[in-house]
Amino acid sequence: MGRIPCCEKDNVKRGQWTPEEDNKLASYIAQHGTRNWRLIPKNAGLQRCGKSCRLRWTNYLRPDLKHGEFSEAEEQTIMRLHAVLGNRWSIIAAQLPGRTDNDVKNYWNTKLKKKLSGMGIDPVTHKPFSHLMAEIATALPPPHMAHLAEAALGCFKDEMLHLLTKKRVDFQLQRSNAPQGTSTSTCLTTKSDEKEDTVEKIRLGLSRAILDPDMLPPSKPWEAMGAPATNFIGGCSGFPPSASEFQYGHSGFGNEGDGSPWNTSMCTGSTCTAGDQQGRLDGIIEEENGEESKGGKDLGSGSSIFNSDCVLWDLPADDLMNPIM
DNA sequence: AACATCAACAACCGCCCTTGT
DNA sequence: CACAAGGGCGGTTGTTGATGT
Repeated sequence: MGRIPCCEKDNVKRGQWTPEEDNKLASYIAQHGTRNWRLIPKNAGLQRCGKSCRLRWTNYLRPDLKHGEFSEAEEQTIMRLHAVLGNRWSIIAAQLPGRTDNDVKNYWNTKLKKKLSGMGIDPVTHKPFSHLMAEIATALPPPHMAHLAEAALGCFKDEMLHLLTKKRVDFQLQRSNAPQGTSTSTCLTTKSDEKEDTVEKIRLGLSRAILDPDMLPPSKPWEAMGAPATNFIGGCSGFPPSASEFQYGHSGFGNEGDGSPWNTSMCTGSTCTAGDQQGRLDGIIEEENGEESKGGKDLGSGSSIFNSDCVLWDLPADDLMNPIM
């Protein structure tokens, strides 16, 4: 037995709300409250689904909502909490007075994700791309590694493509450096060709990273790191750092004692306080960081792929690190 | 000027959890 | 305890205005 729909789909209006509808809904709710969403459209004289009314109210009409730009502080909070919580938008939004989960989600998808990618950070794991690649490169023996790398590449290909195409980098594929058997298509004529070629170059860079032992960390510092959410939230000296705070210096990522945001000291869950408004967040964050703290080895020393001496994908590391926006 | 592409955001969909009976 | 209904949530899609070619 299936659930009955929340409303008759045939008789309800969909799409953008008109000011008249907004007025009807707002004034009805002002008088009667939000007790039964199924009855509200009927009683308010709206040809809308109750659920649609609820969303309109909670995401737009509620008087306590903010509608303007997100502030720097709000942005920081979102990034910091997302590193710990992932896509739990409602919990993140609860820490931002006047913002809805939909607001936060949209802001994340349209701005923050790209911003992080532009900084060379995977927005899903909040790890630098270099770490992900280094992990891939050393995780398995070569035959398997190549396949895994291919698969993993797909996960952040879009972000990298965005980054690379925005930069309009003139990729000069260096045949001499290309591993044998790697495609070396060169002429970029159409946009789709260009995109394909960019993918190819990312693939090539990845292969290079795998094949060149000098590019790889001496050991597997991430071994024993459990959950994928190995992030650098823990340090709490204010993660994530603002663009200006990011110090992707010439020593490369996370050399011990440097200012990199993902060195050991910042990955310890024990001292983590995600801001002042903790409440229920404390438990969640502790939960999320617990495993990390146990295996909190230094990621930092693990990545030489992106340091300035290394030119991956024919791009200087500094270029990749500079935020686009 | 016309068209294509991108970015932002509102709205919808379907799943799942909670609550009331 | 079982079930129906309400509501919350995250993912996805559609629309629209801005920008680029």
